[in-house]
Amino acid sequence: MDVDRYDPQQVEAKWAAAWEEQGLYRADESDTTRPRIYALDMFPYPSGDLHMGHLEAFSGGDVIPRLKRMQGHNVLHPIGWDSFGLPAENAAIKRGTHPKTWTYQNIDTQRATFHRLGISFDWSRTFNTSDPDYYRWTQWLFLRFWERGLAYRKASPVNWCPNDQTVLANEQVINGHCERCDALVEKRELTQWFFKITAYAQRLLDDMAELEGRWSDKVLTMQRNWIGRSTGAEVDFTVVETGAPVRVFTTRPDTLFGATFFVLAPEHPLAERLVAGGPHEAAFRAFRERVERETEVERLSAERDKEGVFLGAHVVNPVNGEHIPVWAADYVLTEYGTGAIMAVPAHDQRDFEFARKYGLEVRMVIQPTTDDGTPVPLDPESMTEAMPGDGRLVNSGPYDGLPVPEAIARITADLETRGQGSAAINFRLRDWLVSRQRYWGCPIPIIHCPACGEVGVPDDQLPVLLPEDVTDFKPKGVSPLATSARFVEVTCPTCGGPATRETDTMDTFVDSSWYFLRYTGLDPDRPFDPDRVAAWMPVDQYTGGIEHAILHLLYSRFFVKVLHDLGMVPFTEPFSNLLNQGMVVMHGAAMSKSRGNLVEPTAIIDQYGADVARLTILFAGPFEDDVDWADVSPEGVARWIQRVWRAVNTAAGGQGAEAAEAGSDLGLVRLAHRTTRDVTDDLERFRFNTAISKLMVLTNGLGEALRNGRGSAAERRDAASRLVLLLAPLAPFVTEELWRVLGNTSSVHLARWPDHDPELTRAESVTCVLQVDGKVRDRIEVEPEVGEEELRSAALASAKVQAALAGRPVARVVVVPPKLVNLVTGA
RNA sequence: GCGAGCGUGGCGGAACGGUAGACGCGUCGGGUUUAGGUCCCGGUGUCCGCAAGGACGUGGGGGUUCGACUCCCCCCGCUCGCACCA
Repeated sequence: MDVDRYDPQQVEAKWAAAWEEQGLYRADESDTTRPRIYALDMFPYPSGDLHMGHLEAFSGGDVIPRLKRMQGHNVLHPIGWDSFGLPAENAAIKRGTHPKTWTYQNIDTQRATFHRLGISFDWSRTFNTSDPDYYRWTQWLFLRFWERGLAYRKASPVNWCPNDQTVLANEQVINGHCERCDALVEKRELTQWFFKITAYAQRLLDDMAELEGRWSDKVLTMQRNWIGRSTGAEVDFTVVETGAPVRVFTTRPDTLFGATFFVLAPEHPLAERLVAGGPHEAAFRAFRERVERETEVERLSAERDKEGVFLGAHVVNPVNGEHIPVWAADYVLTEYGTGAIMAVPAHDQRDFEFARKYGLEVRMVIQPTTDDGTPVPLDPESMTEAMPGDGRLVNSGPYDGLPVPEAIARITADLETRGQGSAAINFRLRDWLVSRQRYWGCPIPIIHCPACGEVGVPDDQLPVLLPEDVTDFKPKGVSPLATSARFVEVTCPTCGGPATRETDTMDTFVDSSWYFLRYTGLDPDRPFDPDRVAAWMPVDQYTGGIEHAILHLLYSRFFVKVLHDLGMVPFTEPFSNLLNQGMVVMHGAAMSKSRGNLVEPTAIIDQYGADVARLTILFAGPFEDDVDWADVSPEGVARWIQRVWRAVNTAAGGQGAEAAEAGSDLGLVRLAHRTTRDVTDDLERFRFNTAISKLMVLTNGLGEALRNGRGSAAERRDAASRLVLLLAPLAPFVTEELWRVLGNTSSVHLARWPDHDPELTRAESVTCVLQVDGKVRDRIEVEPEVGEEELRSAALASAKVQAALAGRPVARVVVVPPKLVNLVTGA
């Protein structure tokens, strides 16, 4: 091996093969003494080769397991593939192949790139969610949910992607567009399978307390908003004309006396009944049809005018017996609350806009005040916007004068006493729609029997395999599975009569909601071994993109809570700590083939090697920040790795042209120890960019000592060893090779992480800043343990300080040994 | 509109309330080399100055402090998330 020039290609290939052969990174199930760490990266979808986002995520995700292994932990760091999904079908349609072919080819490609990158995976427990050995257990879990009523089928208006010809979960609709293909999503009334995640809304919210500080505030806030808990009251109104009750949900029961009209969602069943056969029927019908034709985006656009029609009916306000008109309007949503509201235009902006447009009464029931609390006269006519804030009640009969919070409590209690309402909590979260009309997914293990109804496929008949005889994967709105008679036509497991199989497949987010449990051991007889799960879970460090903030991360939390209730796992949260890497973009835009700005990790590896590829992306900036590849160059770290190579080789063997050793160099020793302390600290806090910069400083310091003939042979070797060990989690290949250069025979990745001597982390001397009135006027070198008095007199002795003082008396002296003296003059 | 975050050299970015700009890119100068590249050394926030030195400087304005990139208030700009949720 050339000591002047490091050749990554040859070295990396050698070690990648050796590590794999030795199973170097396997978790040890038999060892019960070492503390266990479960480090997990969000598994990839095999859409091609790994992209730059993967390079960043997996490079960062590999640091902690490598560090912890060296610190003596028993580490589980697994990998697999989230391999069901739509792109496989689209590729199959385009190429005329089977989705499976495309998927498994891509998995092979990605696996090879992972090996080249040298990520420390335990390859003995890898799997794909599209393997029958895996999806059998996805089906098994579905049946456990179904038995408990947590998986159910119902007809409801659902999100329909006209391009992909399948339904979508609410979480997969982004601003009214399909998450996958960006097509405008439509609403359709369909019978679909749901998971009852709403039953866990409160617990999903409550348990976030234990994730506080361990997950980013951003993700926690997003989940909190998505679950969207509101407290208030449900209040029963009565239709004057028919006597029928109609319920509303409100967060402001204190404003009940300000309700001047009543609004139903256009789809509310009562609306249809109220207008039937009357003079308003035609207008209402026309209105509703127009609303239904609108896409989600149009309807939800906040800028556009609210529209509605009067239904010719009235309701009785339960608090004051007033009759108020009933309207249907597009700003009231059928899915939220009860699909009906009491409108209080004076104190709700939406109601206000609607009232102004249609000339409806605005009545103030909260006393407005000036900034200093002085009441101002009520003047609803001149209002230009609603007044949603706090205050005391007016125009509210017996409740006048009460502050808002108290009024809410009192009015709610009184409604309850009279049987006209009750305190209520509402969530924005909807049940999770899990069925898909597509081929490449996990079949739902249900049989529809004309005599017995829905029947679960018995456990011993799992897995329900995807039919192999399906050839047309084009989306047609009905699952392609329905085209296989052999798949569909079955006998009922309960009565033996003719029956049909469910042909929808599951959302792929079901597959990924429990995969982390399966990695604890590929149990042939169960989804997972509870003892092993208890030993490894929850995941100590979960690394992945923030784009899953509410999809995968919410669903997985829900799954684990259900499994906890089923007695299958002893914990209620799957991921103790979450780390989200930023995005990798190019000139500010997402990288993509169509934009032509794609940079592929394999291209970087070909040119510079895997170590440099990993270091480059981690050095580019804080791990959680976005990286613009246009701003990044691997040249700097490539040069640095060459410097590391030469310095360690020289320190190890004395080869090379550098000067011979001289006496002891305490400065080098101290630098090595300080770097040990700081890099350990940085890595544990995921500050990879600053860890790398400190390792560069150590490399430069060692190189200088070698060139200038400073330091004993032992000191140089120690500094070189530390450099190699500290760099090992970031650049596994070159460090493995250098570890041998230093005379070791076993892997650096199983070597003990270095300690530092606190005594030796002290600097030899410190620069002390001398300030006059906060401005730096001089700098002096002092010993780290210099005394306060000594500093004070040194400062006053400085000619530059005296010049700056210009004879003015010193009123105060601030001394911060050993770093700073500030002389404050009067005034 | 609501919520969160961020504004530091030509660029990516460093800075427990205590030397602003670590480290790297780029660039300029020098050395090695037949040359190019590599490698090595040095300079590189702005302005004034031959220099010594000085003034200014972390989006803008105010405040707290002996001392503010850092803490507080207001404003401007950008990014992300949610967005008619009653």
